[in-house]
Amino acid sequence: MTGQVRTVDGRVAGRRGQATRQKLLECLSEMLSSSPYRDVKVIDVARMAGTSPATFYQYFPDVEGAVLELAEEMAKEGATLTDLVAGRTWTGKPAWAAAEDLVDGFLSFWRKNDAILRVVDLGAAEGDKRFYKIRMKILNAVTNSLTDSIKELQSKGRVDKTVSPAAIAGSLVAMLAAVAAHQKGFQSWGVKQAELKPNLALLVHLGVTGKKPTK
Amino acid sequence: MTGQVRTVDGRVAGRRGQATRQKLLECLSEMLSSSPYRDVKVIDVARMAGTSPATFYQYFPDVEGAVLELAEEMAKEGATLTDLVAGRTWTGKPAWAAAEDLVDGFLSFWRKNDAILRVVDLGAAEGDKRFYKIRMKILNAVTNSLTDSIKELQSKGRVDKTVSPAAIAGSLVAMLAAVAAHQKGFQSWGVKQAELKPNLALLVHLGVTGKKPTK
DNA sequence: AACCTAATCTGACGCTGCGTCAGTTCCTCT
DNA sequence: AGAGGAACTGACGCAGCGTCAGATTAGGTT
Repeated sequence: MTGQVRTVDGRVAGRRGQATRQKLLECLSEMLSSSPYRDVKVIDVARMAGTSPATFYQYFPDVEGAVLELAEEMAKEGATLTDLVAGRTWTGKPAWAAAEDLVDGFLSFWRKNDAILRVVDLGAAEGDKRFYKIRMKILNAVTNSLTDSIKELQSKGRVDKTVSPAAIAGSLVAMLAAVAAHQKGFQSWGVKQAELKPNLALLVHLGVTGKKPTK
Repeated sequence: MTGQVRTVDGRVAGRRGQATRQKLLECLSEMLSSSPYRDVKVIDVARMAGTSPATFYQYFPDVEGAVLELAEEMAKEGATLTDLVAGRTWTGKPAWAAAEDLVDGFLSFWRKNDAILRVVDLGAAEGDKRFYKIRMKILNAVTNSLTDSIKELQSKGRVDKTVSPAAIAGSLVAMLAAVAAHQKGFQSWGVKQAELKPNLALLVHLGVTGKKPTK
């Protein structure tokens, strides 16, 4: 399915090649964590990986291309976010637990991948379809599942007919992503990590069910 | 208050200087709208402004410095966002109107300034205090006002004691900012601009008051 | 009008990073 | 061991960076 890893000039990469490629990606990731995206240079990544710039270009067209690769990797791993919402019950006490777990999983996923995610966010906001698609891939699992849950509640008459499940779900997920991206910001605002979570869960619960949670 | 505009080497800029400086900022803004932040070069901005790179460096230390200037300008204008929330009533029908107006104002402000805002967002997420401060400046007016409203409802017993007004307000504002930044994204998701607004308003209302709106 | 001075602009330079290519080194298989 | 493909890199021409010394301009003065 994945198709073999190929060099820029189309050759199939072998064991050694894969290794350097991977090392380059790791170094890029580290670089992204420590310096502004605008300042990440091919030459720095290559130096950090103990190789030459020319080698970098053997595996990636440019920094952006490598970032996309990194993002793709992350998106695959991000598929596990589905577990946070799949098959959850959105009524009564289980709903509160579902909201809490969703928030928790989301925030920690974001914290773990914040460097790449903010680049993906930027790319998507700038209208780059490739980044946009990746962002979708990550958020879609959660959004779709939430959308379905809301639709179901709606069909049972527990949620107002006028709301658009997709809009609500999308907005809630966007909220989670935004708060996650600026977690540090909240802290210096006087909001502690610990009190952030339950309040986010509350908002999620309110959004999905339209009601206050029973804890 | 503002202190005169100064060149990089500390001289006070006169009429002509101000004009070119302004023109450079305009061209930068246009550039930011049309190409990825990473690809915006001093030389391009200078060319577009019909001047030389050296002139650019007379007024700004680098691209980032100029972007900060642009952002500062925008933040000043963004102070008008306060009007969207100041002195609003968050009970009954007026609450729904307040939520609607807030969403509406927020989205259009963001749409108007999307290019600079996404760079500010990036800078803030990367931990750059200067960008972070500007982001704060814009969001604070709204957040603080919302926080106060929630506190007030809380003191009247209309909102649960356990919620943290600051956390809720901050999250809601983050949501608005995030949705605004990815407005186009929502459309290709199958959510129309027109149905996005009332649903966002609903979420804001739910978050602030804890109750469904009476329209 | 001719002149002066401070403000403003720019050509030119050395430097760093980009992206490519031809040639070298390394590995693997026979 | 040696053939051949995989992997790496030195070197190059080009583009953008940031600086400086010197040219140009505006606008006031005599």
